[in-house]
Amino acid sequence: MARLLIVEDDPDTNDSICEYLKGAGHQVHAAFDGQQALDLFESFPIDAIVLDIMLPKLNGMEVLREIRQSSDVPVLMLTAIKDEQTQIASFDGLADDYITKPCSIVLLGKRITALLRRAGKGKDVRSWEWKDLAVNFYAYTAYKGNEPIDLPQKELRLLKFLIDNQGLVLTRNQILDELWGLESPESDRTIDLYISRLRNKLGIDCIKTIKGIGYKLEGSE
Amino acid sequence: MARLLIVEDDPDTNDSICEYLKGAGHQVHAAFDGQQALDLFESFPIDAIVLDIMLPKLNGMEVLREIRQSSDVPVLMLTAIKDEQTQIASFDGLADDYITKPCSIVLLGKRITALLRRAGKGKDVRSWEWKDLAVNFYAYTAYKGNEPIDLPQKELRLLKFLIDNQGLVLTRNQILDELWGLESPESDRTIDLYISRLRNKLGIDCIKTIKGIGYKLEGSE
DNA sequence: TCACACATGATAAATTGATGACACATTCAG
DNA sequence: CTGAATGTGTCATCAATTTATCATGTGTGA
Repeated sequence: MARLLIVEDDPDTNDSICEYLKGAGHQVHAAFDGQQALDLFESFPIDAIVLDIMLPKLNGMEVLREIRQSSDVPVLMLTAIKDEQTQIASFDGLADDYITKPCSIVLLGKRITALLRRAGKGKDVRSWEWKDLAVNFYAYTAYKGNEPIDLPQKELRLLKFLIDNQGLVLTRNQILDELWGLESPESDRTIDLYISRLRNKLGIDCIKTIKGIGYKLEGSE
Repeated sequence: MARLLIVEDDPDTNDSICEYLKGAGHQVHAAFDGQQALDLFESFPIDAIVLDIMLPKLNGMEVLREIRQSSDVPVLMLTAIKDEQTQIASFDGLADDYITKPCSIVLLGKRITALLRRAGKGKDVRSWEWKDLAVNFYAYTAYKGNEPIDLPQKELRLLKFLIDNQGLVLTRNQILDELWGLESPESDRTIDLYISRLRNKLGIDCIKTIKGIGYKLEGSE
């Protein structure tokens, strides 16, 4: 699931794109001119933009330029203009992809997915699996094989933090900040304790100690 | 600058792509069949791949699948196949982009740049590389080629320091200052020891002794 | 050519300090 | 009150680091 902004002046085209992407599980905002696109972008959190070039009020290139003043959000240009200079100008304006109409709506979806994946929007993992372990952050449940594991809040949050940063080393301080914020416990032992509890409950040794630094979750990359 | 792998069986096409990308400041490896692509990918650190589909030995889809077993490197499919199913299959196989030939070489460059920019986000800034050695301070890992090397903190920092100053001689005092600061150990032997451990673990003899002065990492001179 | 001094390499042993394990204290909800 | 979740303190263990010791190599002057 991602929050998408579709900018396209033709109502029919806009509508069918939106419907398809909603069906694919995304949350979709529709804009029909450049100014509206900027307004919507200001008002809602947006993960990626599909942007036509020929638009009323502000054209797509201007919208792109405006957005890039303040944001690195992924932008996919979708336009009837096949001219190479326009494509080059789009990429120079830091667009992420460029598709010419007419275009298969399925492929558009695939390209959006690829872009989101690369942009790291898939980073906020809602579920995670590794070997016979599975964690679901919607239901806040964890499974080892088919056995549910009982993980109290802190342990689950620690696990999620590790998963969100899998492969990267987290220092004790980072973990303290994330789980406790200001009201950190005194003792360094506390973190070791939670790590140790997680290791016991998970069974597999997927949490690695970096002595003198912190811990990291083995990447499943 | 990025390290690119171009996989394309037609020598002329391959060559002209490589030349153009070299001209754009990249470091380029060329592969002419699928197996060679995998071999090169194993042997060198690669930042992005341009991958044809119709290839001798292993076709592009198989190469993609193989690479995605172990790596999230950006992959741009470049092929004469216009068929939608193939495009969909590519994106489902976690390709990042798909271009059909013939294609403007300038646009190819632009798309590679866009992809690298997007993939570089959140990438490890604190990463040092020299030949087939790489040190990553986010993950606290070191790699020789694609093999991870287990390096404790001090050894990792020493390696980083050497890579940072490749080709320059570092005196024992400089190394002491960098790694220990004020709380330097008494014994001069300590440094020799770490150097010796690094040499063992790295395998290749890339650390040169300058008698009476210190050590240096062989430059590319 | 042959000692000799000196710098470095290699190895083992000692030391230090971080971590893992566990028992227990505290808090909080029902 | 009871039980679960969370936090603290202690101590044994183990790995990283350091020291100590001896072997090896290299250049110098007799």
